[in-house]
This record gives sequence, C-alpha cells and structure tokens, in this order.
Amino acid sequence: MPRAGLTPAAVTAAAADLADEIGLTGLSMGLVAERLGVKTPSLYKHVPSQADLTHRVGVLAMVELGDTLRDALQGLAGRDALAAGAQAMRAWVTAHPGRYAAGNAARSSGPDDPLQPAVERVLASWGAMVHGYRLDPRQEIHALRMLRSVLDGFATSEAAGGFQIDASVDESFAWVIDFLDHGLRAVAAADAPALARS
Amino acid sequence: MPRAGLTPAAVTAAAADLADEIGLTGLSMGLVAERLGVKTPSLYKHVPSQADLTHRVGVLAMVELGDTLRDALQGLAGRDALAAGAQAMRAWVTAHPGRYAAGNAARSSGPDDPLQPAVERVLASWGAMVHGYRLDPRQEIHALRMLRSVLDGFATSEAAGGFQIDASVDESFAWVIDFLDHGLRAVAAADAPALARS
DNA sequence: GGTGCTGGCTAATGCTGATAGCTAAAAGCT
DNA sequence: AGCTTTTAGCTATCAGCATTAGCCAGCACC
Repeated sequence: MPRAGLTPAAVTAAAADLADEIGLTGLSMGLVAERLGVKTPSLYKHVPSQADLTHRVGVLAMVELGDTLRDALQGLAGRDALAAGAQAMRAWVTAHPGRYAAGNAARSSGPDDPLQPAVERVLASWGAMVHGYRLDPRQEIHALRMLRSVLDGFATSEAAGGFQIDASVDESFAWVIDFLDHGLRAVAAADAPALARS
Repeated sequence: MPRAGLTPAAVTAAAADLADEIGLTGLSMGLVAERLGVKTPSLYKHVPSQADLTHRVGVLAMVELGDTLRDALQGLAGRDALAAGAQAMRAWVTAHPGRYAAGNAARSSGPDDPLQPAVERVLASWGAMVHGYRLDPRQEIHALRMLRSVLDGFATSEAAGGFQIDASVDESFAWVIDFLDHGLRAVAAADAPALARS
C-alpha cells in the first residue's frame, strides 16, 4: 500500500474545503480522512487534535482573506478602495463560509501563534480603507470598528441565509457602501476645519 | 426520591443560562442535567434531542431580544429610538452571548416554527427604528439590512473579544450610532425633494 | 385506596475523537 | 545494491457524549 503523502498543510486544506461545503459544525475527522483517502487515525500523524485542525483552518482563512483584501485594494483609495475591499470581502466570505466561521471562532493560543499576524493583516487592510478618508486620527479607530462590524455582519447574515425578504442583496450591499462612503466623507469634512484651526 | 418537576421550558431556560456562561459550543446534555439536579436521560422526557434543545434556546433568545427591543423603543422615534434600541440590543447580547449565538444559528424547521414570528418581531423593531427616519420606502429595506449588519457585527465582535485595541468600546459604539443617525438623516433629506416632486 | 399515566432512574448502544502499538514504505548511509 | 533508521499509515482499542430501552415509583384522578 503506497503512502498518501500527507502534510499538515494538505490536511488543513482538505478540512477547509470540507468546512466550506458542509459547514464548520458538520466537520469531523472521519470526513476529512475520507476526503484524503485515508483512515481517521492517520490524520493524527500530521495534526495533534481536531481543535488544532480547526484553528489551522481559521489561520488559513485569515491569511487568505488578508491576501484577497490586499490584492483588491492595490492602488485604490477613498470610495474605490471601500467598494473594492467590501466587495472582495463579501465575495470571499460567500465562497468560503466554513473557513470564515473558523477564522471568527479562532482565539489566539500563544505568543507565536500565526493567527495574530494574519488577523493584523486583515485589520491593516480595513485600516487602509478607512485611512483613505483622512479622518481625525482619534476617530479612525471608531470608523474602523464600524467598518468591521458592517462587513462582518453583512457577510455573516448573508452566509447564514438571513436576508429572506425578496429584495436584491447585491443592491443592498451597494447601498450600504454608498452610505458608508457618504458618511465617512461627511465626517472627514467636519473634521477638516478643526484640523485647520489647530 | 421526589420528582424534580421539570418542563420543556425549564430545561430550555437551564440550557440558555448555561450557554451564556460557558458558550454555546460547550453546552452538553450532561451539564444541563447536572444543573437541574437530574440524570442525563431524564431530559429526553421533555426535549426530543440536543438539536431541538438548542433550537428552543434560539427561539427563546429571539423572543427575549424582541421583548427587550420593544421595551426599549417605547415612545421613541428617530435618533432616540436608534440610540435606545442599539444600546438595548448591545447590552442584551453582551449579557447573553450563548443565547444570541443559538438564535443566530437557528434555522426555521417547519411552517409552524415559533422561531419565525420571534425573528419577525425583532426585525419589526429594527424596522421601526429605521421607519422613524421617513426614508423612501424603496430604501428602507437596504437601511434595515445595514442596521442589522452593524448591530449584529458589533455585538458579535464585542462578545467574541474581537476589539482588542485599547480604545473605549462604549465610545466607539456611541460614535457608530452618531454616524448612522447622521447618515440616515442625510438620506432622508436627499429623498425629501424627490418625494415632494412626485 | 386503587389505577393509570408519567417522570425519573439504570443499563446498554452507537458514533466520534483520540491513543497504542505494529508494519511497511521511504530516506539516508556505506 | 544492501543495511539501518525514521515515520506514515494501519488495526485494535479506549473514552466520552447523545440517544434509546425498559423498569419503577410518584402523582392525579376516580
């Protein structure tokens, strides 16, 4: 019997794919093993536990989301960056709901946990989207938290099938981006005099 | 040995309390039984399965959240309603994270599922908050979805300990409410001429 | 005060995560 | 090539939790 040639990364990737297909809660070691053409105990040669595996899926999710956002924001600022980043985030979460759920559920479990930098990269992208509006620095953190809340809430609600009413979700999303853009521009404009005075 | 006098509602309440304390994922039939001073199999005389129990917790959550929002919005409109409703929602979710998680995870499982009306009551409260701004009716659904996204995203992120940076979450929340209020008023003002014209 | 329902119990099953120990495939060395 | 060492995958097994079966005592109602 030839070897399957698994690696921790391969196991994580299979688990992530499976999580996207059947949901994070439905994930089991048996299904991951079956997907890889291997018996369940073999997985433990590459991954210490199921908890660790889902943690790895969460890290993978944040790394991929960070890459996606970075690519989407290349060379853009202001409204363009907001629209592109938000759309990229929504599309990625819609395509990878299981991964995203794992990423949200993951908590940092040590000083050299790769989750930390991955999350920071995502936050940095959102920060860049906000920073393009040149707000009062003291307000940036609030705007960042709002942006995060909106994007996460929208993506999560959509992925969970929460938008039942018969109205285009695409249209709603565009409306939300528009709303945020106008609002952020208004905040920036209101700050400008104060900054000029100081 | 005297009887414990359990009911489906009592079991659900115990499960909800436990979910708030240890998290929805940590919930187990054994812990619920222990909390009630009973052995595990006894629970099945009142609840058909664990899946059904968590579903009941989700329904309870939506009913309670609906009541909370209805109470908070009594006699308020516009900015006051927005602020009161948002604060009430945030406080309730922070106090009952396990219930809320169950409510979000619950999917309607039949035509006469009490989850449906409970969710609709919550949506109706959010709808009332939005309706107070007198938007173009075609935009209300988008505003409602945005409001839902923001509130859900903010509460979820806070409950998950996602706001790590050393800045007041209270302050951020107040800022967000302010942002939404100004934005919604701007949208209403932009619509007003169009409505007058028609 | 008997009778039927019903809520709680103990015992047992099945599934899933996880460990122990074996074997054979790969990798390295001479 | 042939020998040794490492290690990936296997079978067998255990442990924990959800769930079911079947028994028995408390309580309601006559």
